[in-house]
Amino acid sequence: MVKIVDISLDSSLKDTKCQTLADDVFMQLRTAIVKGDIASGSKINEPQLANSYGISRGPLREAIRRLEGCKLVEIRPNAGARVVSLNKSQVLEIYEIRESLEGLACRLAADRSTPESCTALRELLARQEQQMQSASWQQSYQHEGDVDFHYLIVRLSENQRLFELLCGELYYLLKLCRARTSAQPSRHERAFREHYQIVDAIEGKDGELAELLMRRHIANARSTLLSQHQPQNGDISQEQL
Amino acid sequence: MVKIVDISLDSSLKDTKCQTLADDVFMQLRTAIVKGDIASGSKINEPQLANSYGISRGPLREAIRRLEGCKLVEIRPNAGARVVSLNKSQVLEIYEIRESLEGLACRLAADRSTPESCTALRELLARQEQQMQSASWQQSYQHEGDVDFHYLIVRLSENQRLFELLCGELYYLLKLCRARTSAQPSRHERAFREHYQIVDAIEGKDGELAELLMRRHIANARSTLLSQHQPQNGDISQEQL
DNA sequence: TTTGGTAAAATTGTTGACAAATTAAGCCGT
DNA sequence: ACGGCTTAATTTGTCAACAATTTTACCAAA
Repeated sequence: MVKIVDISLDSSLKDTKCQTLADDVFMQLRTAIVKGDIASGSKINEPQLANSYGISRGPLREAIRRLEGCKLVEIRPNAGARVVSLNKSQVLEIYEIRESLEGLACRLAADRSTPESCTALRELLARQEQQMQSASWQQSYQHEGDVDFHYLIVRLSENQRLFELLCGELYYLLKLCRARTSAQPSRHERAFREHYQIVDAIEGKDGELAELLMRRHIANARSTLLSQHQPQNGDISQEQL
Repeated sequence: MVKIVDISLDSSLKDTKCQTLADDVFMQLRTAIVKGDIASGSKINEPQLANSYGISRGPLREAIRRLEGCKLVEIRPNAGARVVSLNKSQVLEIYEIRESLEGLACRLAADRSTPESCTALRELLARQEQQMQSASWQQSYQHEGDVDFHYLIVRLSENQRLFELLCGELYYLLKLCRARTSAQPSRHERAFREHYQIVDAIEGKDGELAELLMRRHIANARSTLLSQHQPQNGDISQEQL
């Protein structure tokens, strides 16, 4: 697999120092949640988890409070924390927000585009195309490529708070959803074409068009996700109410 | 002062149960921060604060972690937490996000408007006008009215996550800014006219127009805020870096 | 069998004490 | 007097034990 230098933007999020146990276990738990290793709606048992990670309950509770800040768990007083379980309408709400914010990010990225940033985008597209042409491309890779594309756009917006909001909070929620629902392979080629159009608009410094295309791109993704019914999660979210 | 029934939407945020010390002190600290009782950029001393609130450091640390989730404090490992201090460009970033999200909220509110919601909006406008006509209207009241208007719009969008994002996170950051910078009185009449136009668009179920007007309304507020230089905060934020 | 209450177990909330790291103070040499 | 080092004090991070609440298990009565 081709590894382009620092287009993978995870570094800016992953290098949160593991100096403190609370932050360390926070990241481990976040990974476990978005990967689906901890089921949606499942209760978080403090003594059990603390024992599992070999730490005390103090740092663990702080980690859980940080997860609550990312909206990945819900805490009820004297009843503990549960991993969030999103039903279809809640995912729709997130997509509405995402459509608006990534449209903004895309417009800003277009307004502030430079030859260097466009080169980085083109390289990412090339990498994406290469993945699609390879016979044994797995869905996870495609998803990673898609995520990287959106990460890069948001970073090129040069709005730090927007970056934190999308890449530090909303994207983890979407990862959580994606880990539960199966991807629709037919959408990949279409998504690639849309990415290509978006980069063209950014390179042309056409902010309005870039925003429009990104919004439509996300609206398309939402429609695809909406058309397929997710059997397992909708019910679980009802149970916990 | 006239008190209309439950147009004040704070209840949905304030009634977070004070059953646990951590949540209680979290809300107290949040109020103290946004009101300016704790200075921007100032360090948070755990033993001192814990003693001040008469609690132990455990719950206090959890409260601080929740404040970090709201982006009201910044925590650095082994160095403690500091109240955020936003310079002008950071406030601008927030306004960009706000313009996008409240535009979305306004469009949704228009699409889903009912006679009842429009009545509530009209009552709020009447209250606002009454405040403006009264001779001794103070800036704080006007700000409260303005905040209530935006709260109501966001709630009428019926997007729960959007509500939490704006009213549970971003608005507190803006309150923090407003507490530091002096309001510009000349803008109030203009803001009221803009509110009126927005309600008209919502009542007419014209989502596109409502979104446009709200975006312009916030862009105007941003321009006003941008034109006045804030003397004290810009430097403080430099110090802490 | 079901229902209700009671007691036991488990879990969450809270506390104070200890360890590690950072910051401040003091000292010495130049 | 100034800079750098050592040491002391403060502060943060972590832990284990205690208190309070909730959940579960159990038994008796209808």
